Amino acid sequence: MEEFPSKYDPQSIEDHWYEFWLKAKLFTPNPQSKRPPYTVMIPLPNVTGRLTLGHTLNNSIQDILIRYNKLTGHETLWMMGMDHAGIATQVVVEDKLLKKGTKKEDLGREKFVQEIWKWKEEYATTIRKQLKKMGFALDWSREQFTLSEDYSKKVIKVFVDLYKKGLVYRGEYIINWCPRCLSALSDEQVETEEEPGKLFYIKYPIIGTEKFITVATTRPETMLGDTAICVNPKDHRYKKLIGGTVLLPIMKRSIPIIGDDYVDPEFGTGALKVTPSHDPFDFTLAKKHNLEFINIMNPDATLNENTKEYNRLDRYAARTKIIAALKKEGSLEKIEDYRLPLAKCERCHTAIEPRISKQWFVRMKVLAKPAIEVVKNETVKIYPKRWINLYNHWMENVRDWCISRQLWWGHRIPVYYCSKCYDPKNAETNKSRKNAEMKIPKGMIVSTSKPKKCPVCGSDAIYQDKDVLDTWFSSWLWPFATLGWPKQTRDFKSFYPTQTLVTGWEIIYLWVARMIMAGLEFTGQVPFSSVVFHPLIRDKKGKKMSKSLGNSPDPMDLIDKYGADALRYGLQLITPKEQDVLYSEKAIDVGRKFCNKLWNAARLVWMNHKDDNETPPSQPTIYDTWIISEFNVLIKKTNNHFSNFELNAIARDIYDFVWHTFCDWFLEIIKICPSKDTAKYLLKQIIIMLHPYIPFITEEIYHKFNFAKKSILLEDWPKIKAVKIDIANVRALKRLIEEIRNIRGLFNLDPKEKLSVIINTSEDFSNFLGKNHMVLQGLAGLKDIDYDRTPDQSVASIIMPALECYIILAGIDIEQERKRLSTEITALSKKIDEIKYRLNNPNYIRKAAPPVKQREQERLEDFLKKKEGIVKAIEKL
RNA sequence: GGGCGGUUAGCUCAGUUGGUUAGAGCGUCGGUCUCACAUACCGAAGGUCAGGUGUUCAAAUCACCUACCGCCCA
Repeated sequence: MEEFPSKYDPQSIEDHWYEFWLKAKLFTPNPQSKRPPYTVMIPLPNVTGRLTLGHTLNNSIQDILIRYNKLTGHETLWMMGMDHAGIATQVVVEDKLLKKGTKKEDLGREKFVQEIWKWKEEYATTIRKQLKKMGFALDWSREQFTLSEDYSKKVIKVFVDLYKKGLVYRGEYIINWCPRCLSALSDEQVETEEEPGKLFYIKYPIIGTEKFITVATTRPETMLGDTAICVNPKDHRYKKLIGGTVLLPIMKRSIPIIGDDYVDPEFGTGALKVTPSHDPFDFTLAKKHNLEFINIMNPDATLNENTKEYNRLDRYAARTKIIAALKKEGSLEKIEDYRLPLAKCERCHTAIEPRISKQWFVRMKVLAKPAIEVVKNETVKIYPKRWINLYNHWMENVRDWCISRQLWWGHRIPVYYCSKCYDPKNAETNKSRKNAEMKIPKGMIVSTSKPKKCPVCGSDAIYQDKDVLDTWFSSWLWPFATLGWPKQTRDFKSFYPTQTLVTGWEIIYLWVARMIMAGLEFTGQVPFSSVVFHPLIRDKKGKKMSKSLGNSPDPMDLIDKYGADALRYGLQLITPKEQDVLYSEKAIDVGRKFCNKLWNAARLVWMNHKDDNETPPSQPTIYDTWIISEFNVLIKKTNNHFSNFELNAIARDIYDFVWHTFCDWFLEIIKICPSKDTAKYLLKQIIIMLHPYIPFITEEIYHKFNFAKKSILLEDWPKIKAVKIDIANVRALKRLIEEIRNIRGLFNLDPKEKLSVIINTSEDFSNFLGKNHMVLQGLAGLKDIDYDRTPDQSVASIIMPALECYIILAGIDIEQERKRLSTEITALSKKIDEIKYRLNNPNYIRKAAPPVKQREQERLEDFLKKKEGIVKAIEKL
C-alpha cells in the first residue's frame, strides 16, 4: 500500500506537478487553435515586495476560471506580467538606501534607477516563485513588464497620440503634493485618516471698525497666504460685511471680504479664510472671484520667502511660532480639540500639501462617455452588479487625470524643450490646450524620440522633461499592449478582446475604468467582456490586510503548513459573494482536511476498483443510478454558478457532495453492495470538477489511476448523463437508515449492538427492502428484519408517512419513549393546524398556484398519517 | 452631509424569480480506533431570520421607517 499512503502529503507532490505542467506546455496557448479563446489578464503585481494573501485570493479565482475554461474546451491564455509601480517601488528602494545612509541624490538619477532595477529583478524572482508554488496556470512564455523597452514604446506612443488629439495638456492646477516624495499624487493615491487635531480661531480686524471677524482653521500657518475672507451671503451675521476689507494678522496685508454660497455657515464660525495656493476649494473660489494667488511654501513643505521671518521653517515648526505670534498680538481667540480628516500619501504616510504646480493632464470627460455606455449596454458586464453604481458615479464625475510624477522610476515624459527658444513663462499662459488645433508652445516638442534639432531655431541644445508618467498610465494599456498592439499580431487577433478581468473593487477607478477607456480609445473595442470584483481579505478584527500593518500571513508559510490546494480551497470556502473576507487560519485547515478526505476516498476506490473501466457502467445498480443522478444535480448547479462567477457556492456544493453524498453514502454502500465501474468513473468526474480549485492533488490522483490523458487538464468537463430509473426508493431507504441511527443515539445504544426491527410498509417498498436488506442491515446495524407484523415486545417506533418501523428494545424506558412520541405529536399537530387553516382560506384557494396547493395537500396527508401512526404507537406502549 | 453594503445558530457564513419542518462549516455535548480517512465515523443540542410598519392567501426573501456595524465620496 506504499504506493498510496493513507495520509495525503502535499509537499511531496506539488513542485513535481508544476514542473510537469510547464514541460507539457499546458499553460501556453496556440493563437492558431480552432478552440474558442479564453483570456484573462493578471492584475499585475507590483514589484515592491512579496505577495500577500490578497494576491493569493485574486489569482486563485483567475486560475480556477482558466482551468475551468480549458476543461470546457477553450484555448486559454492567462497573461503574466508585473508592474514597475512607480512611486511605490521608488519609495521602498529609497527607504532601503536611507537605512544605509545613502540618499538618492547622492547616487544621481541614473545610478538610483539602476538600484531599482536590481531590486526589481530580485523581487520579480520571488514573485514568480510564489506564483508557481500556488500552482497558477500562467503563461510564462509571454511574461511582460510595464517598464520593458517594448512596453515603454507603447506608453510613449499613447502619450504622443493623445497629445496630438488634444487629450493631453499641460496645466497649472492645485494638486496633491507629497513633501517627502516631492511628487504630485493623483486623488486616488491619497488616503484620508481621521486624527485628533486642533481647530484654531483667529481674529481678523475689520478695517474702519473696532470689530473682528473670526475664522476657524486647522492649518493656521496657511494664513500667511490668505488673500480673502469668504462668508455665505445668506448668513445674517456677516451679510453686511461683504465688500469690506480686513487686516491680515502678522502679515498686515489688507484683504477683501467676499460672499459665496459654498461656505457652510454651520462649520466653525461660518467665515472662511481663503488661501488660493494651498487649498483645492480655495483655489476654485479664487479663480471664480479673481483673487490673488500667493504661494508660501517650498516643495518640501518648508515656508518660503513670501512669509518674511518664517522663511525656511518647516510647516509644523512655523505653525507653533505663528500661534505664539498670534497669541502675543491678541489675534487668537481660542483653540479647540477637533478630529480632522488628514490627507496622507498612500505610500509614505506623510501629510500631503495641496500645491499649485505645472503638471500634465489627460482630459477625461471625452474618454469617459463611451466607457459609461459599454457598461450600460452590457458590452462589459460587471459582477456583482452593485459595483456598476460606483463605476457610474466615478465616470460621471470624472476629473482630469494628472499623469506627471516627479519621480525617477518610470516612463520619462516624451516632451522636449529647446534651451534657446523655449520660454517656460510663455508656456504657462497656455494653461490648458483645449483642442488639437491650439498652438504648441514655441520650442516645445512632443515626440516619441528625442529630436536632434529644434524645429524653430535649429539649436541642438534640447532637454527632456524631467518628470515621469503615473504608473497607471502604463497599466491602463495592459490588456492590449501585452498582445502586440499596435501591431495586428496573431496574438492580438486571437486573444483580444479578453474575456474576464478579476480584481478587487478598490481599484475600480484607478485601473478598471481606465482600461475600458483606453481599450475603446486605442483599439475601438472593450478590453474584456466581464469584470469580476472579489472582496478584500481582512483579519479577524476586520482590518484590511496590508504589508505595512503586517497582518497578512505569508502565503508561502501557509503552503508549507497546509499545502497549496488546502490554501486555495479554504480561501474559496470562506470568500462570500458580496462581503469582505474575514480571514482565519482555520479555514485553511478545513481545506487541508477536505484534501485528505478526497485522498482517502480515492485510496478506497483505488484499492477496490483500480482495474475497473473509467467509462460509465453498462449494468448500473440502483445505487449507481442514484449517485449518478445526484451528481447530475451537482453538475447543473456548478455550471450555473460558473456562469455567474459564484465560486464560493461551487466550493461549498462540491464539498458537500464529495463528503456527505459520495463518501458517507455511496462509498459505504459499495462496501456492502459492490458495483462495477461506477466508483472509478465517478471519482474521475469528481477530480476533474475539483481540478480548477485543487490542481495538484487532483493531478496526482489522476495519475495514480493511469487515466487515459497525459494530464487531467486535458480532460473534458463532466456532462450530465440521463438517468431513467426511479431512485425514490433509494432516498427512502436512506431516510429509514437515518431514523434508525437517530433512535440508536437517543437511547444511547452501543454502535456494535445489532438490532432487530419490524417494518410495515407498502408491498413495493418491502420488496425493495427485501432485495436490499444487506445495505439496510449494514448501514443501520441490524440483525433481523421482520415484515408485516404487529410488535408484541417493547419497541421504539419510527413512524413515517408510508412506513412504520419498530425497533425491538428489551430494556426500553417506556416513559422516555412515550415522552418522545408525545413531543413529536405536539409538533405535528401544530403543523397540521397551520396547513388546515391555510387550506381553508378562500383567498388561498383562489390565488395560490396549483403546484403549491398540491404540495400542501400532500404534506397535510403525510402529517395526518404520521400522527395517526404515532398515536397508535403510544397506545401500544 | 450624500451613497452603497451588512445585521440569519456560540463564531464565520449559505439561503437564486415570495410557497416542504430556515442550511453548512467550526465550536459544544454524547457515543465509536467499524478492515479509505481519528485530518475520521455515528448522533444530539442550539435560531421570536436586528426592531417596527406595510403589501400578500403566504415574507428571512418585496416596500417603507428605525437602530447598530462597515465601506466609499464630500
